[in-house]
Order: sequence, then structure tokens, then C-alpha cells
Amino acid sequence: MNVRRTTIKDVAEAAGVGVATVSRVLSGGSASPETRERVLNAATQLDYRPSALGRNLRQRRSGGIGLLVPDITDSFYGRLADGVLACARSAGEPVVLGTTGDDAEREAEQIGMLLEQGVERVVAVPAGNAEIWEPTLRTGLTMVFAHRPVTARDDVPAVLADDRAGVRTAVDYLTGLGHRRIAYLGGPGQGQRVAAFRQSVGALLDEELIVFARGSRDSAYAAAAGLFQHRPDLTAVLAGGNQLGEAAVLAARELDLRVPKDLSLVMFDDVPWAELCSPPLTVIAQPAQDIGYRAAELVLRAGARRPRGVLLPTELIVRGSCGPRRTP
Amino acid sequence: MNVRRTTIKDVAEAAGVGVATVSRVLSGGSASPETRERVLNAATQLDYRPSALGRNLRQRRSGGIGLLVPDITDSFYGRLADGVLACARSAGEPVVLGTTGDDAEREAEQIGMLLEQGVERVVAVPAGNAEIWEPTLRTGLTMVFAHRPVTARDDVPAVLADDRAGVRTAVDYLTGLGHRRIAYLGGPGQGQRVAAFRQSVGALLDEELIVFARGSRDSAYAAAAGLFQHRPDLTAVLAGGNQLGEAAVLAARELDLRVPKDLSLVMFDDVPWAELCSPPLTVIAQPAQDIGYRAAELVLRAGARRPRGVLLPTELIVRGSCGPRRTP
DNA sequence: AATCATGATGGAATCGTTTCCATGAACGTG
DNA sequence: CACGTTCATGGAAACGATTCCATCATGATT
Repeated sequence: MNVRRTTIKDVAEAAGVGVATVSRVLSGGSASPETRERVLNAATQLDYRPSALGRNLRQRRSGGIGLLVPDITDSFYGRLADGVLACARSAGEPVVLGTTGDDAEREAEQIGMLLEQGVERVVAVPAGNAEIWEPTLRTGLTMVFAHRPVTARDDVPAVLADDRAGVRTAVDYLTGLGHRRIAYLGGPGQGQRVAAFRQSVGALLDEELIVFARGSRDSAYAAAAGLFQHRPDLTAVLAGGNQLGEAAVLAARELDLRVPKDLSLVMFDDVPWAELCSPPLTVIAQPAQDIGYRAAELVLRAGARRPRGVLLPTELIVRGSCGPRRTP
Repeated sequence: MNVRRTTIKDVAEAAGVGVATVSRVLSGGSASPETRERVLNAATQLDYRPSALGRNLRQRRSGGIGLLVPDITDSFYGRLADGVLACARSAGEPVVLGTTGDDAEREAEQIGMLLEQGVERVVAVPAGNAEIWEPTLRTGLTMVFAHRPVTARDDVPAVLADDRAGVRTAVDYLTGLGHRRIAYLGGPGQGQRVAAFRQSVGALLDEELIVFARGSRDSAYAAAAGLFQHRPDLTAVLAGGNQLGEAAVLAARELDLRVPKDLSLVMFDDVPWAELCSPPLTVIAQPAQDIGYRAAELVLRAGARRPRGVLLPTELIVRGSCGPRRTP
């Protein structure tokens, strides 16, 4: 039961060389062909697997990459995580996952844990703002932000969907259908999108039509229902995420607002069920998996890492949840 | 930039004690009150955070817990992962996530990586069967299976939803509605459910009505469409997961089968969109998050870990996707 | 008063790797 | 032929914690 695992020392002994040589051979250093072969043979013979523990300690860093998302339950973050995992797997790196619940404090706690583990490369969907990140960025870890930027930190690369274009396209689409009172139903950390929304609606801007929910489903529902009840004059809604879209559909149904007859709805993020919904939802698709993959790529290629950021395209997918403005 | 992190040695020096004493104090060993205070002061003063790297090497294991799921994109596994994360967080342990794609080979590869990382406690939704797990279980790591058992390994605890009862309830419900030709649309690793299905339908059993998809969405759709076309006489379907349910809805829609008029549908796993679907889907709810949490609990409490397994209840939630048998 | 048990304490070993450095052989060049 | 350069190689020193073990002081028991 207490079988000691085979160490580099065993391999060295079996191959009749020093441990340094074994290490060199296994990590691609220089060695004579014959020695190399002897070592490799001995290694396979003994089924040697180098322990990451020893290496990590010596190099003062654990290989893996850290991933921080607000909520792994959310389809969008699920796909983003999948992208990170795919990239990490092809690089042979483990991924340490943590959730922040979009809470800056919890985020800091998770970062602390990652540092303690020696994780030095982190992909994060940032919850906090610039000041919050200040201290952790000074610890010297390699960060890449995904999905959202941290304003005023353009020295940290960010992989983003082109929210601005997405919002504008959606708003143009809705105004083109005749809508004048368009609401934005937002979640945490959507400063960019809201700015784009304000800009896109231009003269139609009505601050009361911009509402925010906190992270949870309940909060999203409350925000949507509150909005619909408080402003029955609105005719279109742009929901800033799939949970918010879900809440909007439910709230509309509850208040007997027919979609799209009474209310047009566009949702950020294309999820499989958008097509199953009744009516099928018009969405702004985001390449969630790509975002994750690209972010992981960036964080792994820490060296000459110049790109300040990557902007991936969004796409408006028209289904059935938008119609011409209801004529009163 | 090259700020050496503060080590236990620094703390020892600052407190005027030996490193052994610092270690003892910090890990709750015996020490005199005054020494304890001096050490604690010095530690907070220097903002000391013990490096997991050193500890891991000495103890020959990395703290964290490994989590292996088929597909983090799937809502069910997302919630399961969330449960594991919640438990791990409260225990202060990091979680290393890997996906297997329901592929035994990839699963083995992930296990290998975890072992290399020194991860000794793993929660997994097993993809492979008993023989596949044989060697990895001999490596001495602490395993807990979640969501699915590995047959013939009752020495490894498993946290499961009560599939048997769930299937039976669903089948009883459908037969109660008059259905006689009931299909099962399954995914990988659903041996238990299929067995329960066979048993529940009893004399109505028709092997042709049991079909399987591989993991992907496409495969699920193909299986569903094939089933519906090949056997237009069936009147009810039990889908063994949310992706399969989704595929069934899509395929039915494509083939102009009206739900529930032409086809009754029960889906395993309650997902948020089940309610948004048209018609809202009748589902067998599974406590995915609980499964994850309980599994993590079990794997963390490695000592006197007696329970062979945990069986959590499922619940039939009746919505609108089932109706009386279509009269020809 | 002598002995023993108890508990606090620090030095040193240990975990498994990488990497620095010294050694020696082989080789090419003046 | 002598000398410098290059290369393969192995011993040993890190890395930062935990933990064994010996030491010493203190108080209790005979």
C-alpha cells in the first residue's frame, strides 16, 4: 500500500547517470544521444512521472493557470471556462477554478488563494474596479481579463466581445422597427455596454429605462418586473445577459405582456434554449468559448505579450422576439 | 520588482524563535501563549502567507481537490461544479477542474495530470467503467464518484440522484396518461437509468425504443430525430438529460410533432429554461448542486469515511409537455 | 533531595525537482 | 604540441514548508 513513487533519483540510478542529467534530458536540455536514450528507456521502464510538487517548489511557481468567473452555473461562463480548459489542456497545464459571485471581496480572497498555491497566471472576469486590482497586479502575476475590462488598466490585456458594436446593432435594429422607448436591463460590471447603449439610443435616452440587477436570478427577475411595472410605456428591452433575458421573459409573461406584440426583446448571449423559447429569442451572440480560449492563450504566452487586448465580433441573430412598435 | 516573498524563516527571525515553532503555532500545534502571540504578531506584521508549494512537497500531496466532469458547458455539470466549489471554498481548498468529454481515455489523461500535480482527492463523474478505473484506484487516491456509479466498485463512495425512483415516477406518470409506447433517449453512462427504465415499463418494453446518443448536441439531435422518424408510433419520450431534452424538442418541432398533443416529453434535469420552453417542460429535477457539495464533503472527510454512498431524491415537476395518449 | 513526567523549543533532516558550478574529455586551431 | 573552447556530466545547493528528535526547564511525585 505504501508504495513510494519512483523519483528522478531512481531513474538516474537505473540509467547509471546523475540526477542532473535525467532532469536535463527530460526537459529538453543538452545530452548525448546515447545518454538520452538510456535515460528515456529507464524512465519508461520505471513508469516515471515527474512530480510537479518538487518542480513547483524549485521554480517557486505552480504551473497551472487560475480561472476566476462570477458564476460557473451561467451558460456564458460555462462556455468561457470550456475555452480556457481547451487551451490549457493542449498546453498540458492544469486549471484552478474559482467563482467570485461578482463580489470584489470574494474575488480578492480567491486571488489570495491562487497566490498561496503559487499560481502565477490568471484569467479573470473582473468583478472589482481599478483600485481593487491595484494591489494584486503589483504582486507580479500574469493577468488577462476576459469578457470585461478593468477601466484604466490598459496595461493588462483583455479579451472582449465587441459589446459596443453589439449594442449598437441591437439598438439600430429596434429603432428600425419603430421603437422609441428602449430599456436596458443590465447586470454587474456592464459599464461598457451601458455607455454604448447611451450613445446608441442618442436622443431617445431615458435614464429611467436603464436598470441594474445584481448577480442572482431573483434580483434579475425583480429588476425586470419592476421595470415593466414602473414604465408600461416601454416597448423594447435589451437584456444584458442570458439570466437577465430569462428574467425578462418570465416577468413579461407574468405581467401578461406578449412578446413580441407588446414588448420586443433582444438578449445578450446566444444560448441553446433561445431557440426553444416561445417566441424564439433574438439575441446578440458572443463567442464565449473563443474568449476563454484566447484569454488562456494570452496568459500562457507571457513573454513578448504585446497585444493590449483582443476584440471579438458579436452577431445579431434575429429570431422571433422583436416586432414593430405596438401602436397604442 | 524582484521582491522575495516572506518565508517562515523571516517570521521566525522577526519573532526571535525557531522555524519549527512558527510552523507549530501556525498549524495549531502546542506553544506557550506568549510565544504564540509573538509569532502571530510577527506574521501579521510581515504579512506572511505560507507557501503551499513548500508544504505540498513536504507532505507529498497538494491540498486541492480535483473535479472531473464530462462537459462544463452542460448546465447540470455547471451546477454540480458549483456545489463542489462551494464546499471546497468553505474548507479553504482550491479546485482543479478538468473535462473528460465522457471519454475514458481523456479521463485517464486528466487523472494522470492530477496525480502529477499531487492532487490526491478527486470528485469525478466517471466516464469509463470498472476496469478502466482499476489502475487509478490502486494509486491510493481518495475518490468519490458523483452522478454515476462505477459498477462493481462499491468500495468507492458515490453520490447519486435517485435515478431509479425518478425513472419509475416518470414512467408511471406517462403510463397513467395512457401511454404504451414510451421511448428512452439516453446519453453515455446511463446504465442505471436504462435498467430502471426497463424494469419500470415492464411488459411494455420495446428495445427498439431505447436509443443512445454520444455526448454532443449533434449526436443528441440525430438520435432524437432518428427515433421519431423510425418509430412514428411512439407517443412518449423520456429524455435522459437536458441536452437530450433540448434535442427532443427541436427534433419534434422539425418533424411537426406537437408537444404534448402528438408526443409527451419528460426530461431529466430541471433547467431554468424548461419553464420558458413552449410548452413548459415536465421534468425530473435532480439536486445537481447538492450532489457536488456532498461529494466534495465526502472526499474531504477522508478519514473515517464509511458511507458507501449517498442517494439524493429526485422530484417530478409537472409542467405542460405531457398529455393523454393521442388517440389514433 | 533525587527522579520522573511533561511541555516548550530549536536544529536539522526531509520532500523531488531544477540549476549552478566544477570537472574532465574531446576537439580544433595557432 | 600546447592551449583555448565547447560540450556532456554529476555533485551539491537551493526552494519553503513540516516534522523528527534531542535538549532543557519546570513542576510533581516518591
